[in-house]
Amino acid sequence: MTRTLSEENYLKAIFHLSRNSKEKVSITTLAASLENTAASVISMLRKLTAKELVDYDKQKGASLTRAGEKAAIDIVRKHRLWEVLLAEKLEFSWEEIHDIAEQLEHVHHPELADRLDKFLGFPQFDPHGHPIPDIKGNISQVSGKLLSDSTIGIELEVVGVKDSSSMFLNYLKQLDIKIGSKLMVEQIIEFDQSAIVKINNSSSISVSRKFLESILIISTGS
Amino acid sequence: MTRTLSEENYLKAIFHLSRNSKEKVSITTLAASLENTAASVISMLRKLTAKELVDYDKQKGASLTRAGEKAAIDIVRKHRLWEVLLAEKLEFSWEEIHDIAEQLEHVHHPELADRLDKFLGFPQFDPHGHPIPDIKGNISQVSGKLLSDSTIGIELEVVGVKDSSSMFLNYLKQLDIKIGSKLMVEQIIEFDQSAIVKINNSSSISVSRKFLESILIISTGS
DNA sequence: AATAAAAATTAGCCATGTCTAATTTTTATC
DNA sequence: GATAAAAATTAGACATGGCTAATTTTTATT
Repeated sequence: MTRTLSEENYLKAIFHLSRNSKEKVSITTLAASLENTAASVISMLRKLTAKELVDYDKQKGASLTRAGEKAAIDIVRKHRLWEVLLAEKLEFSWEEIHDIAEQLEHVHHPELADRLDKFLGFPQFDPHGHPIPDIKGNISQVSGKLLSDSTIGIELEVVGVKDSSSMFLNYLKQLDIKIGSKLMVEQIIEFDQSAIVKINNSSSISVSRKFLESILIISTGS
Repeated sequence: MTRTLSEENYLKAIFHLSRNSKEKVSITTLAASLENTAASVISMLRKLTAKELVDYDKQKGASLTRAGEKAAIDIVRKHRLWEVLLAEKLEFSWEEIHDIAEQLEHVHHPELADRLDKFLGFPQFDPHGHPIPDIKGNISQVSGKLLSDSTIGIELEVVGVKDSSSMFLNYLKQLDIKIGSKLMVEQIIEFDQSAIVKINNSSSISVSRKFLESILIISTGS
C-alpha cells in the first residue's frame, strides 16, 4: 500500500483542483497542473483507479475516493506542518518554504505528522494562511475571501495567499505585503479588471486581476 | 548535477564502507550492503564514474572522488542533523530515528543543513554517538573504540553504536543499554569469542562477538 | 446536421534502475 | 601450473512513469 512520489503528487493535485472548482477534474486540467502530458495523466489515473484511490471514467473527470482523499489530506497536513517548522524554527522565508515542504511532505512515518504537530504547538494555519488539517483530517474553513471579491473602499487584512509560487511570493515581498498587512481596493479598472490598491495605508499601486484572485483577505472595518 | 535517490544511496554506502575498511570497496561488498545484485552495482558505478563522483576499475574496487566524498558527507551531515531533531525535538526513540532520517537526508536545499544545525545548537554527535560533519565537511574523530577491543575488568562507558538497525537498537533497549551506560567485560569465552559483560554495575549477561563489535566505548576507570 | 476544435485515448518508444542467467576473469589452493 | 571457487562482467529482460504521434470521441458552432 506504499505510494510512490508520483502517485502522491497526483492525489495532491486532484485534491487541490477539486477543492477549487468543486467538480471532478479533467485530464487536461490535471495535465496542466502537473506539467505532464495528457497521455501520462491517463495512465497514472488508471493505476490510481486500480488502487481504489481515484474514481474515474464514470462520466468525465477524476475524483478521489474516500481512501484517496485520506491520503491526500495526509500529504497536505504534512506539507503545511513542515512549512511551519521551516518558517518558525529554521527561519526560512515565505518564498523558500514551499519547495522544501514539497519534498518533506513525502517522508513517511505513521507518527511523524502528529509529533511535528505537537512540537509546533498544534498550529491552525501554515505561513501562507492555509488551514492545517487536524489529526482526524478535518480542515477548518478559511475565513478569508478573495481580494477580487471584496468591496471598494473597505479596509481589509491579508490572511493568506492562494498561490504559493516563489514568483508570486517574491512579488508580495517587494510590495511589502505579508499576512496581517492592510489593504484597500480603491478602484477597479473595467477595461481589464485590474485594480488600484492601497497598501498599509501608504502607497497605492496597480495590480492585475490575477493578483486580486491570489490573495485572501478578511474585512476589518469600514 | 542533481543526484537521484539511488545515486545518493550508493555514494553513502561507498563512503561508509570505505571508512570502515579504509580500502576501496568491492562490487560484492557494495551489493551486500545495498541489498542489490552485483550487476546492478556495476551499472550504477559506471554512471557515477561518468559523473566523476566515483573512481572505479583502476584496480579492483570503487572509491569516492573529491566531489563524490563531498556529496556523501553532505548526505551524512543531513542524516545526523535530522536524527538530532527527531530525537530531541520530536521525541522519537533511538530505534525509530534512523529510518526516518534515511528519507529526510535526501531533501535538497542549499541552506537546509546549516539552518538545522543552527536551530539544534550545532550538535557534535547524533543520538547514536556518531560525529556530525561540520559545515565544511570536517568530521571529528570518534574518541570511542570497539567494545571488542577493550580490556577485561576495566570500567567502560558507552559512547555510541556502530550498527543503527532497529534490530540491534531494540536489543540494546531491552538490555537497558544507552549512551552513557556503564559496561565491564568480565570474561571472554575463547570458544566463540563471546563475552560476559556487566551492565550498569548490576546484572551480567552473555553477548556475542558481533555484539561486542557493534558498541563504541571509552574507558572511564580502573 | 455538418464540421471544426478540443479533449481523451491508444500505441509505441524511451530512460532509469532493477533483475536473472550466462560468461569471463581473478584469486586461492592443491 | 591446473583447477575450483569467488568475483566481476555482459547480455538481455522488466517495471515505472514519462514522452510523441496518431486516432477517436466529445463538445461547440455555424
